[in-house]
Amino acid sequence: MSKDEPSQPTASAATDRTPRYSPAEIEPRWQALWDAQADLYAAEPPTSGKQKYYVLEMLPYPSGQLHMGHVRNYAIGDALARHMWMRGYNVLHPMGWDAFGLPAENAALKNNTPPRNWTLANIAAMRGQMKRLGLSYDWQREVATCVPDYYRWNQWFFLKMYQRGLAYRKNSKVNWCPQCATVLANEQVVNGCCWRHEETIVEQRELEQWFFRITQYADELLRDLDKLDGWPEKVRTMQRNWIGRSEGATVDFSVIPKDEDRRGPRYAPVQLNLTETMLQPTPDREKITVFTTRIDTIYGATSLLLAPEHPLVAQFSADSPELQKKIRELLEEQKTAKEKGDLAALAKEGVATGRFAIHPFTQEAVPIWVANYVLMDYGTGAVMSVPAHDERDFEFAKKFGLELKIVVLPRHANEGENGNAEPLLPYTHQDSLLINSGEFTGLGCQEAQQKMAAFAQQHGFGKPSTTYRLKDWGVSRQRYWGTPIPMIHCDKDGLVPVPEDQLPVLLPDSIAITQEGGSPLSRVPEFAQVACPKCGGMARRETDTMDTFVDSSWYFYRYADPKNSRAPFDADTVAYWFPIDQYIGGVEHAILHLIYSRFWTKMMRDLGLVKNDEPVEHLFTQGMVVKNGAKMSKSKGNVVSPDDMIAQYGADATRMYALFAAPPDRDLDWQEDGVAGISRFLSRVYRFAAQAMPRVIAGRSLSLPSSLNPLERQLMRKLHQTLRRLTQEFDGRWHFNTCIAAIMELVNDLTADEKAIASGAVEDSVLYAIARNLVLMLQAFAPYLSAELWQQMGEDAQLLRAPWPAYDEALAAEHVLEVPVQINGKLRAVVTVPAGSDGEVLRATADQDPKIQAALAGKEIVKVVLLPGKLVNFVVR
RNA sequence: GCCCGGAUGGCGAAAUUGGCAGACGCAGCGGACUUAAAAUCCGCAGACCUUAACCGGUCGUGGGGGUUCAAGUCCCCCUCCGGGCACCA
Repeated sequence: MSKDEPSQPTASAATDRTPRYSPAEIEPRWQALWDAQADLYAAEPPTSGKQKYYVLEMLPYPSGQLHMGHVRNYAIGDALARHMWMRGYNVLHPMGWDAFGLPAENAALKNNTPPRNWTLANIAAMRGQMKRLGLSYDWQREVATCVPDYYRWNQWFFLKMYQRGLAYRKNSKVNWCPQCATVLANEQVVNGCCWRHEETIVEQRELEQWFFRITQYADELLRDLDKLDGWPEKVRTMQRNWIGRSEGATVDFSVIPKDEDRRGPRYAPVQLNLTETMLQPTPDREKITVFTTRIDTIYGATSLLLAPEHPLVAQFSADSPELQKKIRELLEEQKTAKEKGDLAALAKEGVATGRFAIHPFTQEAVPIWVANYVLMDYGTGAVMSVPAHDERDFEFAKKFGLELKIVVLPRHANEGENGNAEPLLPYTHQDSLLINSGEFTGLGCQEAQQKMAAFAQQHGFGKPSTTYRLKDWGVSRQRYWGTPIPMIHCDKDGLVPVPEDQLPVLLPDSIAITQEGGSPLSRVPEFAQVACPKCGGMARRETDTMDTFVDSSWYFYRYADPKNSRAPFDADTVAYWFPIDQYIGGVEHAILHLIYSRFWTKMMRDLGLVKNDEPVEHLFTQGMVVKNGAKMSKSKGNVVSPDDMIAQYGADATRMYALFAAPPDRDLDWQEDGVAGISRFLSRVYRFAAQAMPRVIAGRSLSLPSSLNPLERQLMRKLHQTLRRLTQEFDGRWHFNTCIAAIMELVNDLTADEKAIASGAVEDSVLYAIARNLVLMLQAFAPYLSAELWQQMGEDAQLLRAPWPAYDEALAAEHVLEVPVQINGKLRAVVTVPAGSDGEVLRATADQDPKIQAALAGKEIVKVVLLPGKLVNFVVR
């Protein structure tokens, strides 16, 4: 790193007359003072009667090191918290640690340290970094998810959910990361690879797993997105896609038993002589249920397609090794494509089973195929193929020469009245009319969908149905460093929940972390062997631990009442603080963390614990911090360490740069020269303040003069314009970069007139007003320097709770305006008029301008656009 | 393929309601201070044309079209970059 960087005060600086800005001296001094005041940033109790404001930044994983993304995240939250304090709110601004999880075990393997020690040491280190940054957290509310005081409530919630059937166990195919040697949730699989190991392909394994029934809330999670108008539309859309609700219908097709099979030409549907009994699906007749969103196209269904894993496939292929082989190939193709994440690119393949099913609307026989593009884990694992009206089916049918039946026509088919004009296939639009569809012919698609689903329901072979992409939340992890699932397996009594009064189920401390697969806890007999709470007999403890997303789904409730030993939190206290007014974090949590948190809140509401339907009122997703256009990463070697920045330029400059370099919602390119620039700015502020300080102090006890001289007026105007800018930005779009630029402009104005100010051209009282407000504005961005100057000014009230000054619109207003004068929309002159001048004055002033007179000479004025205070535009010929 | 962002000087950006494009900062250049350098302070600074210089002019917000007295901003089409989703039936 740069050893001989500027801005560190040197010994020679001491000889200068004006003191130098030295964050290395100021910041630790204030840090020590703040640290000694435990309740400096403490929220007041709900009884304070004040309006509450809950500002929250996403809790970090205690990796041991803050990165710049954290610094940015916390600088945003801290600026907001400090501002809201000054606005008089009762602010809750807590911080904690997402302290369970795999890295602790990996570190244990590598360094031979217990995960607990490693984690706690990391927390201590990062807490120190946060304190050095001067962040205004209420540390008395600090929560670490790995302590029994916290995770016991995970277990408590688990039991409540188990009682209500929201936590259940099922045998399921799971995503298995061979690197992690554990199960991943669907959400943790990215392009077929582990979200932590981007190179590691996730395998499918069959395991008994615990699940949370989040799908029970799928509809509400979707519906309530509409209420979250304080959330970015982008996040809401991502969640909508993730939930993936589709409305449609299920339809049952009866499989024609092998012995009744009467084939027509191989791929053409054949009209069968069907008896009444054959039409009715009966228990002894196999059914294939398909899910479709386009039941209106069902008359165009010319085959059924099964997923390779569909249960009936094995039966259909039982006596044909050749068929079995082909189906295995299809399955293999699908699996590989899935693992690679490019399912969409997979070439369509399939094979006819040789069996047929009865189309419930036409009573025709349709062939049953197995296709590699039909997925077992969506819908019913079987689809009806409508080649004329579905892209994929069209491609498939073309490839295998399957029949194609047009049953939907564009509403305005160009030629031929009775629908002779053939649409371009596949025709998938829904603003269309049905043909060749029996009694439904002539209906519009939408109407047909209703009627045909109802028809299917009346006749007992189908019903309207809704399917979701969202799956239940698999929470089992075969890892050590997590919340033990509080269940016991007894040979006699089956699954037995750990009685509530025996919580927490403590994670054993002494455990050898090895690379062996399977759950580490199962190798700790003291833990795994337990008496059955029901029969007292020998039983086995559940050795899976919970996904860490459980921890982060409700931690923000615990902040409201962090020491409660009788309940996860007090309901009334939570009712006061919730919902969170502002949540700030990276967009990478738009789906996982935020959808689980929403689910958890709804679940707790149904348990009667909270009253709010949603945890977060306003969500803000900040942009990434990049360096040279690339995401910071060790492999790219472009990581900038916050510690280095603080050592080099101070915490104030570091965090202020993080807010200055770009608006918070955009990506930010970290440029160290920029931090140096902020540091220079802070030096200028400090130097100006030091020079002005005696007069600022003198001005404290004086009242403002009844009339201001021109310089005073000019400076006060700038001050109030700056106050206005900050007030509006904090209320609205949070473009702190322009706030800081505005403060810089104010300071530039002050230093430009420094000599005049020093020689008394500005009254002490005015100077005091400006200096005081400057410090108030700076506080949200540079708390250390602000505290220092505040103290030097002799203020004894607490800076954090000093009231935010209301800007004075009259003082902020310019009394002389510069108005552009255009000719045919091109700038030709700028004229100066008194504020409030009407159009006539403006016109007259413009007419008198020599440049304008010259430009207008000999031209015919067609029109004059006169906007008082804004613009003159002569339209000429 | 679908959805959502974004594109403005050498660089990060600003322009909040359609009204002076480039505030503020970085880097750069010139000057002051200094024996010198650093630091600091003052000044210049979109591109091009014209001029000895001033003055002046033209172009300019990814590209093309449109609306308007007036477009970075509104409308239509396109390109590129980033992110999300993706045989979801």
